[in-house]
Amino acid sequence: MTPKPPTRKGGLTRARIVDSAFELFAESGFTSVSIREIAAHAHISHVGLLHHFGSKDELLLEVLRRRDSSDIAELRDGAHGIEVLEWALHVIHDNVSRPGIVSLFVKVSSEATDPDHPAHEFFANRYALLAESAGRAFAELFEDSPPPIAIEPLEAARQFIALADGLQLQWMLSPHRVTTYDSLVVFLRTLGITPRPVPSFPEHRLVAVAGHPERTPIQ
Amino acid sequence: MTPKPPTRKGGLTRARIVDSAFELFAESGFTSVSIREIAAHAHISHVGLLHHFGSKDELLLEVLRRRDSSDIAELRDGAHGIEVLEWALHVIHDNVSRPGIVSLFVKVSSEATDPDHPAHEFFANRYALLAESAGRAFAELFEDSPPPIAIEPLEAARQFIALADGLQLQWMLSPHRVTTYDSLVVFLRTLGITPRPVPSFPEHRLVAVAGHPERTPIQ
DNA sequence: AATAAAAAGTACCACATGGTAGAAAAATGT
DNA sequence: ACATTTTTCTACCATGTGGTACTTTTTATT
Repeated sequence: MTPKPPTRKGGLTRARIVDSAFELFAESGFTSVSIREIAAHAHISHVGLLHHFGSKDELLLEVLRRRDSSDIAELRDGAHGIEVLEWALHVIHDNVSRPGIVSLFVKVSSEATDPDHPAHEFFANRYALLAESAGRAFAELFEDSPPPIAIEPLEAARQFIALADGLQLQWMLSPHRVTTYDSLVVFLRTLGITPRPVPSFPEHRLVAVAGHPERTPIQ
Repeated sequence: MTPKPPTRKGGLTRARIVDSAFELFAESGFTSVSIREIAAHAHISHVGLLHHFGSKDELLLEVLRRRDSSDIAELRDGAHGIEVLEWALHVIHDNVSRPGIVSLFVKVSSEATDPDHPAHEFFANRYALLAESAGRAFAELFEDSPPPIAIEPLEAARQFIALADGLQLQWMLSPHRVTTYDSLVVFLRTLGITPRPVPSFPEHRLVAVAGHPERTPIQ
């Protein structure tokens, strides 16, 4: 099925292609980027690209899997209670210095709304997994200390995720006005949860963001 | 500048075009729909379309203005306090029977993240206006009865909007699992606000949704 | 060095894209 | 009835699209 098992040295080219695809998908979404652009960016011809990935769709899925799995893997390794939320906050906090990832997921997830979109199932599954994990986390936390106003754990989980998505959209539209991370912390406090603050790594600030010279990564 | 002032009878064709464009943009976003498709849907040639709207970009802006203004106009007419939030809930409640509108705004707003996108300013302004209005509403409400956990009105406003966006995205990905309206009511209760429930119009249920036969508008 | 496999390229294909030029048709005002 | 303006069309253009067929170059294995 997969045209290339990652043997030999070609795997290096594969990685270069995936990186390029990620960058361009993040800039302009899936539909409006051509495999030729991606190929050029990876210093290869567009059919050289198609040799490694049979189609544009396959390439997208590969990009999503690669970029998501490193983050989401920790979820499967049985994180509990507040750890899950703190992990999420950490990821979101770091996203400030990776607008590409935010852009990729914002743009492609909305395209993937269409049931025929190649990434539709990917995102449906992703949200299901996230909601489930966060839901269990809230359930645990609410047992120890119930929220000021009653709310179902799964409901809280969906709100938490929706909030993150919506804030990131607003942040991309006007980066200087929105602070996703801070907002999420406030939201959790409203539910009686006080997560440990994510340590601020200075190198996450003042990072020049490729392709977005006017976007300041400092929140 | 605008190639046609809405004089004479051609305004009828214009309307037909805008409707078609709306429908198709809602289905597949802006970038991946061609003016030829829109023109065909409006029973006109694609250059006939271009006679009324000088370019694809102009058409998009017209669609957005037309679809948003009817809803948002009430905002400008000085709505106060909880009225604003109840108006928002009403719109969102009705959106269940209009997946096209939700889809249009979800898809195009994420595309418009790109500063060069023809609708970038439109959405930036829209969110600014919404946040301001909702912010004033929360400010009023919090004066009468402060929220259980302290939160700035503008912060609450941004969260409210972000939540609505994020939930609608989730709803489009798996319609049967998410109930945007209910979630928002829960969120408001968390802030100590209890809006009057939106009356359920039976005709909003069981409406066949064009192009989404598997999507049930019943929440 | 020979060989098999993998990687990359050239040349193409059929089709879609937004937009322009210029003419024909229809509606409108007098 | 006539002249003018508005609407609509056909034909075309340069460019871009994802993908295929086939060939050449590179790489790794013996």
